[in-house]
Amino acid sequence: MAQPIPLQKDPSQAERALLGIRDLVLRGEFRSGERLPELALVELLGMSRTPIRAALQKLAEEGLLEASQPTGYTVRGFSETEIADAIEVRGTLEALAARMAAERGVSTSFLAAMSDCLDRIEALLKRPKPGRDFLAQYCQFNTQFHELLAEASGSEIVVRALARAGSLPFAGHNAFVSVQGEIPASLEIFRAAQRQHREILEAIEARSSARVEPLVKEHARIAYKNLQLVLQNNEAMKSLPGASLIRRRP
Amino acid sequence: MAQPIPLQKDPSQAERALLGIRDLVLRGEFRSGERLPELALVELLGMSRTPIRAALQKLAEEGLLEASQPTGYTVRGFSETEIADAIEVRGTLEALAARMAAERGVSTSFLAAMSDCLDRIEALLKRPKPGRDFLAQYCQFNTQFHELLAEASGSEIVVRALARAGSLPFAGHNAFVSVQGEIPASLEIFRAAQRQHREILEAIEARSSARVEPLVKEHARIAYKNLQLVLQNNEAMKSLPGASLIRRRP
DNA sequence: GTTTCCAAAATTGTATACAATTTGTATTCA
DNA sequence: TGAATACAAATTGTATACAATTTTGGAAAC
Repeated sequence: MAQPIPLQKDPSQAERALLGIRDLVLRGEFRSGERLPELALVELLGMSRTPIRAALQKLAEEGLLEASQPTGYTVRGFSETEIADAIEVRGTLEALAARMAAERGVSTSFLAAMSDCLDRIEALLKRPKPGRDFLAQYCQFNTQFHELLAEASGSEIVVRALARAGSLPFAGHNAFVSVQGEIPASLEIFRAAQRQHREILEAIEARSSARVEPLVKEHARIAYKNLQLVLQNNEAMKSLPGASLIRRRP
Repeated sequence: MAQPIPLQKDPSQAERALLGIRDLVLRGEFRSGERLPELALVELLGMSRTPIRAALQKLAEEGLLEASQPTGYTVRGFSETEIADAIEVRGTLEALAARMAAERGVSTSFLAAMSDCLDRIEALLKRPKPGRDFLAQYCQFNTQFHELLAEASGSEIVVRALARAGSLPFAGHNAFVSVQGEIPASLEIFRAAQRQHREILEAIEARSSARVEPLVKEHARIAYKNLQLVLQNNEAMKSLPGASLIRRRP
């Protein structure tokens, strides 16, 4: 009998390197523009250079690092404009995915799965006292909905393009959710996002490609609004992973 | 004094591996779905495993290869639909770039550079007898125009996203240009594309973001038409690099 | 005080040995 | 015959040694 659950084996050194370096950078252990010497990472992570080199290459593809001339990698910094652009790219591709879903049609069972996901978010938002793990659960279901939306396109190519666009720091769906606890208006933002989720799903069910596209683009703009809220809130900035990578306006 | 020309040094083993493996795959030395054992590539390319592994990782990011479970890489195959989707993704991002260029505005000198590039394409198309290097030169200037268009967005993020979308096999601007020599209607296709180039540039100059977006999307569709022409033309298929990766309809 | 040059140190590029894992194959037992 | 198992081969993961390159620091020259 095969194991249906993809139970994860112990992670390889390469995976540990990927997570470890990303964590170091997002924690601000290296400033933006600073080099990441391989030997320093060998010391910090306790493994050989080989998996570290692989991870550096991946993180550069991801956009978190930058290949620096003539050799080596540096931490990349992001201006507010660049983050906005990254959100725009992600939103554009997500709108494409939604349009394709509406045009090509999505199976009833798949639509039901998407609806289930939204039901869970609603249940979460109806709870009178949001618990400590509220944000974590919201992120989980929000991610799931957006992954389903990408899959709904029926195109592996689009799924890949979206995954890459969303892997840039601050460009993903949950980019600024982690610090919403610090921000007063956050609950209302979640509710607005959830209303949009429902409208997007309805438009796909109705095969209304013309309607779903602007809906998704507008939904992506929430991330941009959150960016601005966070930038104005010092408490939020303190607890934002990767805050040190953001170059404030001169 | 700095060297203005980025004269290329002798390529590293890693670069040779990248080009070499891509060439092997595009030449059809490995069938789609087939594994690429590292040691086989060591034999074929005459270098150690280290640069080969780096190249494999890059080619997988690029989309030409696929990480296969539980380990290793295989050659990826592409259905006609997937190629069409890849073109759609590229066109969507190119339209975004053009819209941003129109909205944010582009310097006069930059617009002049784009116009110069189009002048050269026109000169090429006016020649009574297209020479042997006609296609090569067309590709060069066509690539230049599309790179300038991406840059015109003013966004490094968008440039990167576009570069990645265009790196997928058959998704780039020049995807099927190399075999246009085999196709009768090709000269008229080039002329139509050039007319669109001009209209796109005019729309950007006029800051007409609403107009430039559909223009660019329509322009990308030329690649899709070329795909269909090539698929119907056996001679063209024979000389198309990577033809072996295309899964014909069942 | 500034510049130029060279040696030392640091860093990355490459090859290769070894370990761990997966795959293939034969052999044994029911 | 068929399934299970054990062993061998192939393949990838990781560490590390060595080579090539780049950076650094400082002494000497101007």
